[in-house]
Amino acid sequence: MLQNTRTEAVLERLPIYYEYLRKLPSEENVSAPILAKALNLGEVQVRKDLALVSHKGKPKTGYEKSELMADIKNYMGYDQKTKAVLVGLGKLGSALYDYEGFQEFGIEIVQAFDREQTRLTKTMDSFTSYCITEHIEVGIITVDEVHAQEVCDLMATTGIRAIWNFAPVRLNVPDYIIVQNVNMATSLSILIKHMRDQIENQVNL
Amino acid sequence: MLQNTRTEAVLERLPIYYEYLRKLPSEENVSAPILAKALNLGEVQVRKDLALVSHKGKPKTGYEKSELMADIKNYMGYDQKTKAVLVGLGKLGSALYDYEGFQEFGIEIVQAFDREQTRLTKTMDSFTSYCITEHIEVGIITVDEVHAQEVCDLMATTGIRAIWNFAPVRLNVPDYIIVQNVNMATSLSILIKHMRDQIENQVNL
DNA sequence: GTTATATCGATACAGTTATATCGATATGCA
DNA sequence: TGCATATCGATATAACTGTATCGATATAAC
Repeated sequence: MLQNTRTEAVLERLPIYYEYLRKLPSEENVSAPILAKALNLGEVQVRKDLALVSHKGKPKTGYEKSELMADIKNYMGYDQKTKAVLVGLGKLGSALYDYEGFQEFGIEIVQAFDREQTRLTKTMDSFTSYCITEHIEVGIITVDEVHAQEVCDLMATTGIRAIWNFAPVRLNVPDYIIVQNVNMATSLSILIKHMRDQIENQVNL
Repeated sequence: MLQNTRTEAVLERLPIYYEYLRKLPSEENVSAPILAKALNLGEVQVRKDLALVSHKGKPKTGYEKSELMADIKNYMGYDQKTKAVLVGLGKLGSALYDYEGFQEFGIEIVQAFDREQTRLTKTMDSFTSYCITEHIEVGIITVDEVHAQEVCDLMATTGIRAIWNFAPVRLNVPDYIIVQNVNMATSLSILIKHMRDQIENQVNL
């Protein structure tokens, strides 16, 4: 019974469990303690996370691997296909456009756009009509910071509901669109800050 | 007085304040409420975050922009130069290697390595000695998941203390090395999950 | 079949993070 | 010069997240 209340942090971990299970060679059952140990997480935390998506765990044996995977897949929506478009086919854009890892999660970047037309891209003229007729739900912005808001505004005129933004700008969007900002430089800088703190703590023992 | 206790989440926001301030055209003073409004954060939260790095805020006027930037810069260590090496010059690796945004945070990817030698890369033979003599502190892994652990092990034999890992594997590292995993596919899948939840909630009004 | 035990599911507690509130104070304005 | 007020800095509260504990139970071992 009892619907576990969902917390944001769980969403970050469910994909980790899923990826781990997917790559697990054996078909044996898995349990919360096993996952916890393998992924360096708390045993109770893993159990609670799994309880959110499945109630098929059995004492002593845990979960059946394929069943658990199916439950995570279902909860996270990996079985629902999602179409994304990408704007800005520079180095980073190309890397994402070619990346094959999205497929496993039901995601496909179906088309790239840029100012110049190439073998791979369409130009922005056709952007709006393409997104509408193809029912695109996700937009990926990999243009420079000067053009990001402009592209974002254009996306807002289509059916796009989520934007994955790699330009280092805070975008203004209507309420019904959600934005996830990714900033490579600041991410790395945070890692480095942690590193320096750790080094400092070691010195002050 | 009173040293504010630091929380993990602050480290994620300080770079956001910094970037915002850096791009702000005017040299006028900034206050916590102004930053909060501009970045869509809580006013108290911003104030507490800023209190961690600076005590130069004045009632009614807030902080002097350049002074606040300097304090964040100092706290986060952007003025300390950090050298990083990158292994795996595929699409993603190249994109990162060419990216100019790191500079602002004192970070430089000084050398790329790959199996094949090119104009841009060295081969792995010279990896260890290079890292040691150049005092490299940060390693970036952009090889495929099959080779990631191998590269990681090699990094552990040098002075590298932090690893930024883009391969979809959990790396085994000694305690003194910290790892930050970045997984493009799962990140996007989480955004999409949020999107679907939001859509669902709108339907169930 | 009986017993021992690993794991589940649930509840209670602790730690972390975000928000609300309030007095103190530096500035702008009458 | 004195008053009104925006913002700071601090404390208190609430929300979220993670960890510890315990009884219940399905399986394995005897």
